[in-house]
Amino acid sequence: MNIKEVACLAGVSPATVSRVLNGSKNVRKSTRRKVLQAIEESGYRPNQVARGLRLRRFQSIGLVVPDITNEFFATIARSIEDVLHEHNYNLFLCNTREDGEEERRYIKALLDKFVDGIIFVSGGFEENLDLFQGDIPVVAIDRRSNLEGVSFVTSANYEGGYLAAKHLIECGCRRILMVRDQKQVAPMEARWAGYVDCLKDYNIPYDEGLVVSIPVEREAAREYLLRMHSQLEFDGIFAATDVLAIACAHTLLRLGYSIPEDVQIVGFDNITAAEYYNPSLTTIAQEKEALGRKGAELLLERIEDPEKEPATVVLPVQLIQRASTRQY
Amino acid sequence: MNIKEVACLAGVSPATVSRVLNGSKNVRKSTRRKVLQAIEESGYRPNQVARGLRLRRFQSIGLVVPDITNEFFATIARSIEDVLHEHNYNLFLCNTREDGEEERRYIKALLDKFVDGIIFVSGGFEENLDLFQGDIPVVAIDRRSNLEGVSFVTSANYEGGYLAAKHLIECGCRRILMVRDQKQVAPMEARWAGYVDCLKDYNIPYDEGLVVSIPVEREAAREYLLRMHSQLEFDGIFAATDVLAIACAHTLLRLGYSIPEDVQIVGFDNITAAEYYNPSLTTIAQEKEALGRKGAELLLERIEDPEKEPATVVLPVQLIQRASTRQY
DNA sequence: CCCTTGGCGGAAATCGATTTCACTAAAGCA
DNA sequence: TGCTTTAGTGAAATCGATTTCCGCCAAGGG
Repeated sequence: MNIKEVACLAGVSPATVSRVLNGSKNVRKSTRRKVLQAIEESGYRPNQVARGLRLRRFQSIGLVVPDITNEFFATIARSIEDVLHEHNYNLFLCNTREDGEEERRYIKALLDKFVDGIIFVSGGFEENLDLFQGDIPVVAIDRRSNLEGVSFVTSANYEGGYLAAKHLIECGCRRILMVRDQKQVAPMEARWAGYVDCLKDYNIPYDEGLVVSIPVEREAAREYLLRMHSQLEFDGIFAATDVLAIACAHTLLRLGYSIPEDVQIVGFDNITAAEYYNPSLTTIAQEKEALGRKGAELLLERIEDPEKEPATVVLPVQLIQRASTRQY
Repeated sequence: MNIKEVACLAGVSPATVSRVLNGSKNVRKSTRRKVLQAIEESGYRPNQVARGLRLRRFQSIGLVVPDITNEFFATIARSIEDVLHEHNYNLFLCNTREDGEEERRYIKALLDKFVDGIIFVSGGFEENLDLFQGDIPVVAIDRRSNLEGVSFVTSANYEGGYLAAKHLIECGCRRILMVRDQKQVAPMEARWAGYVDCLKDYNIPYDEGLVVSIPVEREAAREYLLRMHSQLEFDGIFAATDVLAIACAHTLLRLGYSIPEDVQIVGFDNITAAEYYNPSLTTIAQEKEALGRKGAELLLERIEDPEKEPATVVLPVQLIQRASTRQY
């Protein structure tokens, strides 16, 4: 069933049907009624591909994430999808597996399909920036990009790092191991910087040997601690993500450490596993839902009004105190 | 840059460019070279929307899941996406939040956008079946549908339920609480049936009071156990998903139970949290990656060859023994 | 040498919706 | 009444790629 058949059924031209469909006011009431009835009767639904071709927008956006099975990214994806769905947009999911080449392929495919905008929650961004000639609005979430014309939503990572270190110090820690992502992406650097500055403020010497840079993978954390725990002297761990924190806790428990008696741990993100882990994990909570939601809103605003300036939004973080640190 | 401009550049007609693009053999080698060079120089990429309109397929499929933040669904989504990406398809993500109405809206939107196929990992399916007039291939993963013409991939849920109960019994349990989803979806019924039959085979009386049907939510499990644990007499729990298992374990530990000394627990799915939980969780592992991968492959096969009969695939499950049950 | 065959490639129709342009009829104004 | 607006509508162009149909030309057969 296409627009021409509906037009026939209603005894008008396709142009008029289109006008009714798109709410043009230059249609007589009686005509509109006829057309609406024809649509109703025929169950006609406009072909979005044809519409997309003509209008050069396809009511859909692309989401690029490194790993959808990571709860942090999945939560962002879900909240983005919520907003889009409310506005009748659809979402292309692109899971790059942190691979820059794949990311490139994905971006091209998205542009070929005329997405109306793209949301990045991903690294490897800089190298692929040439693909955008400012054609479409882009929003980066979590990881900053220094691109002109890209909106940006992130959490207060520096404050989070500071808060984590401060809490551990106030709980009595003096030698705090920081387990961080080896990638020098902005959020990671900021968390680390917050940690460093906090130590400084509390007159605790900064020991470079206590900063561990590894891939954000359970295995990497486990392997590292198994190898190094006896040579390191530490009474607290600030892990830059909850995934790392739980892997650390898991490994230490197996090694016979007690948490929080021997080692106190603070994570970052507040994934659900943090609450359900045993002992439950003290962590810095990001507003994950808000990250996605805000990102989607910024994108849609710029799609509807291309004149709109790109914005930067920084969302607050919050210390969630649980059983992996001592009450104080 | 469109096909006409490329044609100009190469000094041929758009038809010829199209022929080169689509590998038609009726093109002279020299002409082909000219065209390829023009494409190269101009950086031309075909507009997939226009192509989609003409060919009535859009090189993209829709994925309908209840909740992408659930690791089980996320893993399936990722493996589907992997396969699609290899075949140059894109994926529309539809997160229904288990809402049948939303599911309906999503299906319509997908059909309007001319997806080439749909993969369901979702309930609320039956009521929405009228939307498919056999237009496009559909694959259901995990939850069975009795639709004609729908391929189907699932795990051996009955065997899994049996295996879980058997393991608990062999570890000494005699009163096994089964915590299951209140929804009567097929995988859930099968796990329950396996549990029942196993009890029967071991001559353990089936006590209906030991089967708890609740929503698959952490809070529901917690709330139930807090309220009922003192009135129930049980030495083992078979939770129909790891999420429920962990919520149960968490609650029992808080209540002062020891695991596995007082209560042994077996979950289902083998999500990563199962391994990292403390105590680590014995569980029935599903081949999550394979579920998605196989589903995607079945779908693509039927897209490329619509004559192909829909297939049913049942993947094996496996007991993963960890610390929440006693070694035997 | 003429005719057939088939390779090659262009013109034009097509997919389905939107939109411009032009035209009619009715309404407003003098 | 006569002239100008303006509301309402349809015909046709358009978006960009594919494909059918057709014609041209060269090679091969009689």
